Amino acid sequence: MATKAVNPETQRAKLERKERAILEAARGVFVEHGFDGARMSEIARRAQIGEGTIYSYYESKAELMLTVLQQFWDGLTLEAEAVMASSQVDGFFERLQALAQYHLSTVIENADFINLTFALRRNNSEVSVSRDHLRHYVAVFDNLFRRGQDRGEIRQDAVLWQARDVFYGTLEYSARSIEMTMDADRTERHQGPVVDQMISLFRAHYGAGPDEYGLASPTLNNLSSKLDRLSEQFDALSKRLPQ
Amino acid sequence: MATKAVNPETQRAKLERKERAILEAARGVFVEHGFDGARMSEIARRAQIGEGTIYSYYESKAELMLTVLQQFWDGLTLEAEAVMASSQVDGFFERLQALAQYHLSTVIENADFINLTFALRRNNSEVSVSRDHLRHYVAVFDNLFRRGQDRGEIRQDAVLWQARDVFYGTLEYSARSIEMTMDADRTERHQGPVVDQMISLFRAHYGAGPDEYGLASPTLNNLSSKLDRLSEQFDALSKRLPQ
DNA sequence: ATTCCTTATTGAGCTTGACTCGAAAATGCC
DNA sequence: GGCATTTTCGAGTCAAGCTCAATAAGGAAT
Repeated sequence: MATKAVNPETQRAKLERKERAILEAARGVFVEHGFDGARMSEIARRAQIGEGTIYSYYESKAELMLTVLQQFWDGLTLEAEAVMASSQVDGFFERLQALAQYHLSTVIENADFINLTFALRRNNSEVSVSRDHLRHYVAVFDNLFRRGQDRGEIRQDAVLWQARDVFYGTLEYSARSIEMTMDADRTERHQGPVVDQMISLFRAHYGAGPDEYGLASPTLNNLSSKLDRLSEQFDALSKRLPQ
Repeated sequence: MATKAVNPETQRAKLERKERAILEAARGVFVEHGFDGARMSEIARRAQIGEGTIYSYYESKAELMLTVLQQFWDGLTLEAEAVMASSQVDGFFERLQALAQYHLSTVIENADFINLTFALRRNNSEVSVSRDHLRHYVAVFDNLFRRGQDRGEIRQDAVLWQARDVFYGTLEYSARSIEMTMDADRTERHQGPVVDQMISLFRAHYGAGPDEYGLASPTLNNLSSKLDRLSEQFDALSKRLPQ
């Protein structure tokens, strides 16, 4: 009876452990060799199971890759949320900078997975990372942006999805350019300037930015950033005061 | 002797015609089925040649795809240059809008090829679209931007590659979002607004305008709200100070 | 403990598709 | 026409994803 009560647990645990072993092996092999370069036999060998066993857990190589990708995006989301949670400062632009920094380095680091996420659906139209996983990831930005709007740090009439496109689009393209070192001019491209210009662009356009007629106002931007800094100083000061 | 003089011509022409037939067939099959889904046998059938013959023109399936991709990017470049040449107006922002419009619709139309361009290098590390082809394409933007700077239509201190990243990055990301219709909110996303906001963003951030005199109300409202918040912070702080 | 049933695992083989290669056809040259 | 070179071909090879019949393991009932 004791075994009867315990076994279902251990049995499930055993299956889960095996599934984790497969996923871990798959992740490694996919990272090392890419999708096409990855051999199911090697994944099986690393997971220390028979090759056929994989197919009782996953329909196909593509579905296995899909699961790895979804796990990957979920991990990214958690990390991004952690970055937001652990952010020392509270200002919108400082947090945005932290997010941009994290996203850019992540995208550069994991360019394979990023590309595969969008390339897979071409190869296998049935298999693609669910919209929900991607949406969950960009929700980190969305929440930050909405909060900035609520606090009046950015324009009320700013359109969320437009800002999102600029943010993630620019960072991804920059990442690709950096990784390609594709610049014709000799300009060295590092992560720092990319993030800096992203923030400055957001300050200009969504913060104390332009009017609807497209008149840029560096003067006002300067004023705005000075105010931001002042505000941070106040925050810092108030934290040091005794209750 | 007449044949001797003519044959080299017709012979080369014959080979070139065959090569074009292969490429045309390949393009069609790749577009219809993607890279992995494409069958060399079908390409051979459509080009009306033996399957082995393809391999006397191209090393491998990947190299064939690569050639198709390079042809594709060259075509894009020519079309983009044509759009610039035929543009009725001469202003920087009008031309930029035309380019953005063209690029966005092209990217949406040919999302497969765009993705494959960057996905291929993962699968086959030796084969990737040469940087030159991509650089040649983005040069259309680069030239436009530099010309705008020369004419004083945009800021002199604007950094070209930053602007390029924002332009192409945002448009590509928007294209993907549009094609995914991934927006959580019900917002319909069409091409028009995307291009419009792109232009407005460029006007604001890169436009060389008489900013000091064009104080827009949103800008002032934003500054005002920041001051309000600062004032609130000050009040809160002063209440906590020892009497 | 034995038996029986259900479920999990396995790897030899099937299938598919990219690619090779020896032969044959076409072309070039005299 | 006859020889040399080039081009074309498709049957055969090979590699890799996937299947499936056989086997093992796990658990319940007698």
